Amino acid sequence: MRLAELSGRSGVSTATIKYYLREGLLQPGRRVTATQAEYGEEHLRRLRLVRALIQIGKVPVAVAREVIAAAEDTSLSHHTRLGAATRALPHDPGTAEDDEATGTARRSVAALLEQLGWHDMHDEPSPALGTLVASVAALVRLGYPCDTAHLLPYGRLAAELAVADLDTVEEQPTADGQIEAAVALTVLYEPVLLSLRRLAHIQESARRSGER
Amino acid sequence: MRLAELSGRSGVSTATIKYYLREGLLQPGRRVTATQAEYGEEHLRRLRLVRALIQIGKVPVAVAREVIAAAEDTSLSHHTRLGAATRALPHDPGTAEDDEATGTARRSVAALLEQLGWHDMHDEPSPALGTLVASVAALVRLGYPCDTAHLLPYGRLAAELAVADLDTVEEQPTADGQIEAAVALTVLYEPVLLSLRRLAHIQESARRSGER
DNA sequence: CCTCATTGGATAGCGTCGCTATCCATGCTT
DNA sequence: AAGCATGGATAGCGACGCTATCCAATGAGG
Repeated sequence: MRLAELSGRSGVSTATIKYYLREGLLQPGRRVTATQAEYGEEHLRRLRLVRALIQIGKVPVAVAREVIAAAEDTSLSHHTRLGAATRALPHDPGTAEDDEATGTARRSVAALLEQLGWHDMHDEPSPALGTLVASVAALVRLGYPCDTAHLLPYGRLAAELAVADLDTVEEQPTADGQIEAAVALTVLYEPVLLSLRRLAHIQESARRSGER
Repeated sequence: MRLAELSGRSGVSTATIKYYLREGLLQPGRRVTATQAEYGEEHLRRLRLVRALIQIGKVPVAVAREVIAAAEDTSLSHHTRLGAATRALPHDPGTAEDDEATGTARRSVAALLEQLGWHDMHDEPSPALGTLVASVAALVRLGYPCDTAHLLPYGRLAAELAVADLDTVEEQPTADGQIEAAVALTVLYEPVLLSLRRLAHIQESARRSGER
């Protein structure tokens, strides 16, 4: 398969594919002459994954590169590789303010993790923790209730989701497939979850409005 | 309060506040002379909300303007206003492909809504529905299981979240407060939810890895 | 009253990001 | 032999979220 065919079958323009190659999101094709390269099914698959991460998952190109690199690093154990791949994902910490609200947020989150029984967050801490604290701090700053009691249902539901997600990952037969699935499902189910929540808001709001 | 004080108390530079004023995200201050304006506590509050939406919620400036406008349109009923404000929120539909995967996705989503008993989505359809279909289509295209059975737990959890969210909104005493709370909580709990899900993944992955 | 820094308003520019368009020598195809 | 596609390199574009500069009017200090 040459560039043009790869483009046709993926729906991605050749110019963009070249860009992805330049950025290291895609392995170069097998060079068959000095000026031509051959691409295989695995290139097509990776290209589709990259596209989905970037377009649906809104993952920045630079981050996608790191994720892909981590997913391919076969020097790590399966579990480590899985963690490395997902830890590389977005979740920018935002501006690191450190005001009163941030302190409150940090305490609420710590208590939450305690109550959920999530202890082993402390070695190799995930950037997700920073995002969580920053978001809670923003809510606190606006005066909205965001204490452990309010967060707990969210935490419990997240735990339920994680079980379902990892079940899906383990459906994949190969180790490489599981890594890729972990990345893809982590990222691509996010818009699914958020959309469903918004639809549920509309639904529940309509229900309450009709009830009265 | 003058611009400089508004800036100091919010932590937002005067240049950025002027930008927000220009963009209509913030009401102009009460003009006290030809060249000076006075800002009040409500300006400070709105500024903080806008900042949180943009920085934490990653809401584009143009969208934030629409949301604010909808939230302020007192010509609508409470329920309609609430819907209008949240419907204006991001959730870009992405590129509107219409291939085989999109068809499959559409069917899965329709069946899901049916099983959840969410019927009244069809008048005034939310953009969230488009995002949902596009995301499911991307998963299908990659060959991941994303049928109604896999989506259902997500839908049920979203419904639970919606109940908790609307309970929190109804804690607000005033109608205006409820609208603002709906917008703020819809947007600002999104990073909370996603962070918790990622932490839960790590937790559950560690649990399963240790079990063996 | 005079000075002078500050205010708000307008305009233009910057830095990042994700592409996209153009150019070019090579060499496959017919 | 002719012509066009390929892949590699480089430069540019359009959107976005600010940021820097300029300016006349003015309020505050001496």
